[in-house]
This record gives sequence, structure tokens and C-alpha cells, in this order.
Amino acid sequence: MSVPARTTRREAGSTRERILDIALELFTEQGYEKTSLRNIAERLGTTKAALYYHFERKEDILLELHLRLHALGWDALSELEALPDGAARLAAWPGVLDHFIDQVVGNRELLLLHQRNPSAVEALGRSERNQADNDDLEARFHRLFASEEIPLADRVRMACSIGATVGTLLAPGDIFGDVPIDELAGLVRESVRGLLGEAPPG
Amino acid sequence: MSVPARTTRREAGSTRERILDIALELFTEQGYEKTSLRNIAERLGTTKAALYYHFERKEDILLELHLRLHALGWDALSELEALPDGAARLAAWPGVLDHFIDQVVGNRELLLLHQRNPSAVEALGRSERNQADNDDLEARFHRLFASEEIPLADRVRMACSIGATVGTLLAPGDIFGDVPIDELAGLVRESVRGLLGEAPPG
DNA sequence: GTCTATATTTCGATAGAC
DNA sequence: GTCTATCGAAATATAGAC
Repeated sequence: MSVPARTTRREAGSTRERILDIALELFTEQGYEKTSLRNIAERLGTTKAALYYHFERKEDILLELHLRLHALGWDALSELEALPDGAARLAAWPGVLDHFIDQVVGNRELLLLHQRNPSAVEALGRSERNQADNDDLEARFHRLFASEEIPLADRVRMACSIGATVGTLLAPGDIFGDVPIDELAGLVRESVRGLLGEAPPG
Repeated sequence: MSVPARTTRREAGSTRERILDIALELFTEQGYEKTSLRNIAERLGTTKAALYYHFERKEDILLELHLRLHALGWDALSELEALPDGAARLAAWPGVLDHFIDQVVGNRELLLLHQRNPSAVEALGRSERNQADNDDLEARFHRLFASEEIPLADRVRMACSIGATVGTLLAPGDIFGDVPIDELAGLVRESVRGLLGEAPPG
């Protein structure tokens, strides 16, 4: 590995970390493909070639950012799978979702990066060393939503609650005016509770 | 204009239309930037240069697809603004959302294109002749969700219902197993009704 | 309307000095 | 760790024959 051993533990203002910060911002704003290394280097106040000391390839910058969200997904799934089976798991959903909402608020930028660059992130999983991890995560996720031990109607409600959360909390800019993110999160929590609380008519 | 006048009215299997079909598919699968004109030409069974007879620039292919969704957004907003003000508009929301769900199902591919290529679509609006239209649409949309004539909690519920709908109905592949899209739409309808029907506790 | 050939630009990546 | 200089590939776009 040519990755410098010194920066393995994250130092706050390290160059490596500054690159990741800038990349996160530019990838999200302009898109991964439209963001050139020259683009990143300019904002960092250095040259394109300097970046190659810290990352072997452009892809590796995106990969490192991806892995940080990947770890969160891993935790979230473990939390779900630790719950009891069937109806009991469904009953525990509101609590899980509360935690999920906190995670969305706390990792808004990382989630936006993924939401706005789905193709680039998927390309990572297809041609990388971490393909195994990725496939595993996807399989576990699929097992949760395709399994018939929970009625389809309830699985759809679970999906709707996720869609409502990310769709609203990741909504661009100040859609609602300048409402603080925490107040918004609280309102989403209440809204989604209504979604989960009722049985289907008939 | 070098655009051929003949294809102004859409002929079913015209080359122009076949290009748009292929582009829609490839842009969505691989992303707009990663899809080269050579890529499109190959699947069409022709050459890169031939595409330039039908479209002046690559951007124009995306633009035409964008305008088709743009028109739908225009209609949707007009429908909303035709409703009475304030609380009455909120009361009419469930009916509006029913229509919206139908539109999402009926235009799934176009919506996926936009969902998966936000940066490319935004770039269209910044440097194009249709910037005025785009800004207008955005302003009207913002007016709806930032206006204080509807309580914030209710606006959040409106946003959540949209997020739940697109998040679930545009979910990749067969998340729930192979459930027909119409059945899924019905379940989303019921789920979201629960979201809108309840008043916040306290 | 479609072709071959080519101009032009930009990007990711490398080499080697300091 | 960062620099200058450059390579090589790939993309958009154009020119002009058919």
C-alpha cells in the first residue's frame, strides 16, 4: 500500500481530511463526474499532482467517503436483525425509525452525496475490492423488505416511512423557509408516526 | 435551427424518438456523464456522427427528456394553485396526492432519470434558453412550501407524503419481491392516507 | 440521413526534480 | 509532500463525401 501510514488515524486538519471535505462538497454540488481533480486541487490551494500522494485514484476519494456511510448502514442493519422476528420486528419499527431520523440529521452531507451520485457509487461496488461487503449489505437489506414474514402492506409502510424521512430531511436548501433542522426532524417524527400507527381499512 | 422540421410531431418509431428512448435508459442506468454518444450510437446501430443530425449537442438530448417532465410539473403546480387558499388547500391535499401517485406510476422512467441525475439536470437550467421557465417553476414550488398560510407541521406532512410516494414507488428493482406496480401504488395510497389523516399529539 | 476522418479539449494518471 | 511537465485515453463536436 502506498497510503501514508501517518494519516491512518484521522488528524483533524490533515491534508487528507481537507481533501475529503472539499471533495464531499464538490461531488455533492456538481456531481462526481463533473468534479475534476484540478477542481479539488484549486480549492485546496495546491496542484492536481499533489492529490495523488494522498489517494492513488480519484475513485478512492469517493470510496473513502462511501465507506463512512457504509459503516452506518452496517450498524443500522445489525440493529434491525437483532430484533425479534415477524410481527415483533414490525412493532419495534417506530423506535428504530426514531434512531434512523437522528442518523439522517447527523449525516446529512454524506447522505446527500450518495443520493445525488447513485451511479458513481454503484460503480464503486462493481469493480472494487469491497464488492463482497457491498453485496452482503445489499442482500441483507433485500431480505428485510422482500421477506414475507411481514405482510406486504406493512413492509410498504416501512419503506414509506424511510422515503418520507430522507425525502423531507434531505430536501434541498430551505424549502420550508429557514427552519432549524432539529425542529424539522421533530415534525417529521410526528408525521411518520401517523403513517405507522393506523391499520389499513377493510 | 438545424432541427429537422419533420420530426416536430412525434412519429412513433422515428430515429429521433429511438434516440430518446435509448438515452433515457442509458442515462438512468449509467448516469448522464458516463453515457457517451458513442454508447448511444452503438445500441442504435449507427455512428456517433449520425446523432448530431438529430441533436445539436448531447445536452439537447437530456433537455428534451427534461422538458417532458417539466410539462408535468407545470400541470401539477397549476392544479395546486387553482385550489382555494389556506386550510382549504390542505384539505384538498389527499385528492391531489391521489392524482400525483398516478403520475408517478405513469412516468416512472422519466422520474428515475431526474432522481438519478440531479446535477446534470440542474446544469441544464443554469446555462440554457429555458432558464426563465425553470426559475419560474422553482419559485412557484418554493412559494407553496415556504408560505406560512399553511402551518409548518402540515407543510411537513405534505412533503413527507411526497417523499414516501417517490421514495417507495421509485425504489430500485424488486425491493418487495415481484409485486405489480399498481398493487404497490394502492398500498402507498393507503399508507400515505394514514400520514395525512391524523392531527399531531398534544 | 448516415458515413469516415479528424479537430479540439479535458481529464486521469505518471515521471522525476526539489 | 508538493511541484512542473507530459503522456495517453476518451469525449464532444465538426467537416465533408456519399
